[in-house]
This record gives sequence, C-alpha cells and structure tokens, in this order.
Amino acid sequence: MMQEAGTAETTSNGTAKQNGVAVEGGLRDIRSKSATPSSDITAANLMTLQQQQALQVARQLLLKQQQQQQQQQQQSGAIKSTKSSEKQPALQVPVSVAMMTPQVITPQQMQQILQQQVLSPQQLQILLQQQQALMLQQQLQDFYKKQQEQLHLQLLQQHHGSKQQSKEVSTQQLAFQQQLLQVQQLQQQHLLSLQRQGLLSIQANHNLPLHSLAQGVIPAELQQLWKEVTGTHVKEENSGSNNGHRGLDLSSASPVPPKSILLNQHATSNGQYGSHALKRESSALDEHTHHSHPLYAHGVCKWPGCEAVFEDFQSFLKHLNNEHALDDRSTAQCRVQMQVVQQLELQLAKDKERLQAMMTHLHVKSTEPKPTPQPLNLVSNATLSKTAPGASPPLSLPQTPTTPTTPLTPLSHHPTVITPTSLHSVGPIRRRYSDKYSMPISPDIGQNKEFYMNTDVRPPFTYASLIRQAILESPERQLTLNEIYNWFTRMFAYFRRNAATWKNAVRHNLSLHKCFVRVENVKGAVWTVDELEFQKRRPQKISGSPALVKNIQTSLGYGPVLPATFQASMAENSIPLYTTASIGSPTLNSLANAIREEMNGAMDHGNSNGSDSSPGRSPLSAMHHISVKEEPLDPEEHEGPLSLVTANHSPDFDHHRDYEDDHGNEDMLPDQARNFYLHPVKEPFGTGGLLLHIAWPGGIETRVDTCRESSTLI
DNA sequence: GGGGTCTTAAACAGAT
DNA sequence: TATCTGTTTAAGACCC
Repeated sequence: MMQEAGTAETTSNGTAKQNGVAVEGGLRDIRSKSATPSSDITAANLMTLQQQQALQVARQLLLKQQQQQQQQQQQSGAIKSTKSSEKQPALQVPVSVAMMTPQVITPQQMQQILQQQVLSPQQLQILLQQQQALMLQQQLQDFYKKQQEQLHLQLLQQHHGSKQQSKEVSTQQLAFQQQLLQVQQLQQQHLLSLQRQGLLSIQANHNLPLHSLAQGVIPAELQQLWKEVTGTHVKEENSGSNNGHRGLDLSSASPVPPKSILLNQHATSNGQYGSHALKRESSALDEHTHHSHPLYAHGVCKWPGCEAVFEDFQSFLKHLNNEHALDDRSTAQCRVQMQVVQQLELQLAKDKERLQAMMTHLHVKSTEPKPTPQPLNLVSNATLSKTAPGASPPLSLPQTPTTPTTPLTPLSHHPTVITPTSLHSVGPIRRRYSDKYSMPISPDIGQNKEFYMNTDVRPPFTYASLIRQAILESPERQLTLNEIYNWFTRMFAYFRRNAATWKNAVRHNLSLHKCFVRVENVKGAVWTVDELEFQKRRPQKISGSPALVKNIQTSLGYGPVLPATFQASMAENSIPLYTTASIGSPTLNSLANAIREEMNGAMDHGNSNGSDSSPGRSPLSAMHHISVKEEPLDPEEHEGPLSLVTANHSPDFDHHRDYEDDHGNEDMLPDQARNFYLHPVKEPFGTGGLLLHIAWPGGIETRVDTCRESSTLI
C-alpha cells in the first residue's frame, strides 16, 4: 500500500492535486506525451489564424490611440509628465493612454487595449473573440464617454487653474487617479460580484466535464493563460513595480472590464445574474458574518492560484484584503476567471440546448405509437407481450457523438422518462457493474475518448475489460504491466489519480482472470489476452440461466441486455462469439456499428420483456432511433435516411427496426434487404476486420469488409 | 438468501 | 533497501 502510494506520486504526472491548475497541467502533460494526435488541430489552427488577425486589428487600434493621444496632447498643450510615462512599462502604456485619452473609443477598442496590458497576444486573441460577442457595448460606450468627458473637463479646469506645469501635472494625475479609482471601484464591485458567482459556479460544477470546453477555450488553455497572467504579475511584483498599495496603485492603472460588459456576459447566459447582483452582494456580506466566504473553504483561500492556508477566517479576510485587493493583478485574475466562467456558461448553454433537443426528439420517438409493437417470429412472444404498445425501450442516455460533454454511455438504468436528473448520473460515483456489462467497450471508448481522457469520470467498464482493451489496442496485442498502466492513465483521466487503488486492481485482475496470460518476452513479461478463454467463460455457462446470459453479455461486452434468445440464435448460426473482438479492434467501422445495432435491436426486445437483466444499453443504441415495426415496413414511416428491414433467418430471431447510422451513412445497407445474416469469417487477431455476408432477396449477396469499410456485391 | 461478479484493500513473495 | 511485479485472500457491494 505504501509502495503504491509512492507510485501514485511518480506515475500520475503530478496530477494528484485536486486543484484545477494542477490537474489541468497534468492533463496537458499527458496529452503532450500521448501519441494520439488531437483531432482539433485543424480547427485550432484556424482559430489561431483568426485570433492573430484580431490581434493585428487590436494593435492597429492601439497605435491609432497612441497617435491620437499624442496629437491631442500637442493641441491642448498639456504637458505630460515624461517621468510618469517612462515609469510605466511599455505594455501598460496603451492602457493608460486608453483611460486617459479624453477621446471616445469604442468598447471593443477599450477592451482590446485593456487586455493588451496583461495578456499575451495569444491570450488576448482568445479573449478578443469572446469579448466581441458581447451585446451591451453601446451602453459601455456611453458610460465611458461620460467618464472621459468628466475627466477631460477636470483636466481643462485644472490646466487653466494653475500656471506651474509641474504642479499642473501632479494635479492632473491626482484627478485622473481619483476618477480612475472611482471608475475602477465601481467596476470592481461588479467584477468581484460576478467573479464570486463564477467561483461558485465552478465549485458547484466541479464534476463538469472539462472536455466539454474543447470546442472553445479548453480549461487547460485557460489554466495556462491563468498561469501566465499570474506569472506575469508575480514578476512585476518581484521587480518592485508594486508599491505595496495595490488598491490605490495607479501607476500601472489597469482598467477593469466595464461593468456593463460584465453584467452582459452573465446576462447572455443567465438573465438573472444581473438582476441578482446586488442581492448576492448582500448575501455575501451575510456569509462573511458567518465565516463563510466563496473564496474561503477548508481553511484555504480559493482565489484562483492562491491556495493560501489560514487558521481562521479573520486571517483569511486580512489576506484577501491585502493580497487580493483592487489592483491590476487581481483584475487580471478576475478577467481570466470571468472568461472561464463565460466559457463554461456558453458551453453549458449549448449543451442544455442540445439536451433539450435530444430529449424532445426522444420523447417524440418514445411516445410514438408503434403500429405493431411485436415483431414477427419472436421467440419469446410471451415476454414481449409484456411490453405495452408504444412503450419502446427508453434510451437511457442520449448524446451526440461529436460533443462528448458527457459520455455516450448510459450510466443509469433505463429511466422510464428521461429527465435531466436521470442524465446527471455522470461522475465518479461508483455504478453498479450491470451498467458496465452493457458497454461495448471499444465503441464506447471510441465515442467518448476525449471525454474519458479529459474528465475525471470513472469509465463504466470493468478492469478486465479495460485491460483487455488496452492489450488488444496494442500493435502486438501484448503489453507489459507498466504499459497497461500507461494506457489507463493515457485514456482515462480518472486513472490519473488514486494510482495505488486501480493499479492494485489491475494487477489483481491480471492474476485473477484466466483470460490474461503472462508471457515471458525478450523485454520481460508481457500480458496477452487469451480471447478464447475470455469467451470460453460464456459457453461454459450457457444453460439458459440468467447467469449465463449475464456472463455472455459480460464477455461480449454487450451487457446483460443481450437476450438469451439472441445468444441462442447466434449459437445456431454458428456466429463466432469473438465477433466483438473485431469490434474491439481499432478498425471498427460503421458496419461494426451495424452489428451492434443489430444486437441492440435484439436487446430492445430483451428489454421489452421487462426483465431486470437489461439495465443498460449500448451508448450507440442510445444515439439511434430504434423502434420495432411490423413488416412490411412502410418507407414513408421512416425518418432516418436508411430504412432497413432485417429478418434474421433464425426462427428464433426475427425483428424489424429502423436503422440510421450514427454517421448518417445511408448507403450502408439497402433498405430492400429482407434477410441478412452476419457471417463473420475473419479471425479477430488478424487484420482486425470482419467479413459479413448479407443475403438479399433474389440471391444477391453483399460482402462487407469491415477492415476496408467497404461493401461489395457478390 | 445464495451464488456470481466485481472492486477494493491488504499481505506476501520474488524479481529488479 | 526500495520499488516493482505478481499472487492470493478477504470483505463488501451489487445483481439475479
């Protein structure tokens, strides 16, 4: 145990820390080490180009602002203090210029200038794109117009009121500072309020799949951005630029995102935020009185990147006021946090919309009255008759394969009604393994690879299945123990922590299951999968008992939803049980999905009999509309691009369903098909493919090579 | 309630 | 000696 703990420290890439920064940093490290290329490279490059363009625009605006500011200085005769300007770092000049120039600038320009101060071009590019989506820019413009007019008036008054330039400059600066401070304080109040909301939001959604942000600014990038920002200011502090009075330090006046923008940012995703801002302020004060603070938990300061430990709440408050006071550093941190929250909210809004559409879609489907709920030639009409008409098997967890915000894996038992609650069972909560039995592990991993890689969610597979998958994915179908470890950590964020636990479990499973064979190799001992042994367990117990079915499903990876009738059908048809081995191969293609779909169709029947032995379904089936229809199938009834009537030649298995490839593949199988039978003839350890012979009416056969993802007429 | 499966924890031994 | 690897046992949870 102690040894394993040590292993955890050395093999988890330092991700044992639960704070976001550490975790994300670890993820990034792992990603960079992973040989798997990112699928977002093209999109990322495109985004980078767009961001660079935006950056150029921002820089041009900065130059214009500088030029205009210089011209205005000459015209007004105002003497700027060269001393003060020289003091400011080059990067801060645009900010000061932007704030001090009594010229009206657009909110976009303002924001660009503001952010130019503390963020790198890449960071700025990201932020710029997000800022451009804001809607209350006109209000901001008006706000700043007024502020700048006041500043300008004050400047002129002070300018004419004094004849001594040095004194004039100092007076101007003081006025500027006062005005800026006033504006900043107003903005900061809103900023902190919103930032606090953002923190609460993040804490409340601690298990939010971070991968969901892959489409936008991924957390890792934000964390990196955050680190850079923090690092920048740490350097500034170390260089002594901070005078110790951060709250009043205007030497490097860093503007705060305008409050109107801040409000808008939340209003875009939640219209209640703005209206409740004051309430939250007051509630926050109440919380303070009870020694509860959103930025304080378990004696640790929750300010991003801080994590300072305090013995009591008062110390924390003191720390908060001193270390996180109103200054450019804090505002920059707030901006970053704001972006994080905004991204989360945007992503959440997208996913909510998607979820709503999916639920609506599935609700319509599930409530559609089936013309005839029972297919022909069903083996178990008695069991099927238990299914009420129209009570098609509910789809447990609908998700789109393109955005694995949550895994495409049904983690809960079939809910009668799909509710958001039923969909929120994602998380490290240990699920009963009957769920896992139903997982076709390879397709699921394929569909949810990004999700599992980036989200600390326990994969719904058994250790044995995962080990087998790891070994089968290897080129030589053999891995050392350490390589298996690496596969686990590479493929699943969940296994990047608690290494002592799961590594022990891996070793335990390797030793326990006969299907894992240890082979002495040149480079040491490697583990292989004895597929026959892996499959043998199933026929050994084939006796029609539930245990048999469960074992079959476990071995197949299709779970207990696979009805015994279909197993019997497979046995009769001499369909090798290693069919799924090819499915588990990297060459999985859409036709393998067809096989799964076929099985899922059978599963549907199994589910419809009300048996408790069907708690889960393939995640793919969850994405497809599957329904039982009476033959002949009316093409008009089909909503999907592909209408396939299948009638297994087995007398024990005959069902009809709609089929729609999850990739929209319409030409996979002709809809005139009346009979087809899976005839896998390949060996699973060969090319990893699967040959299927599909017999069509009229003696036409289609041979499908899953390796080549092609089909040819014979 | 019993059997089976799976996870987790732990102890132990041999190899490196 | 420390760590890794592999085996084994036990307990508990869950499902049928």
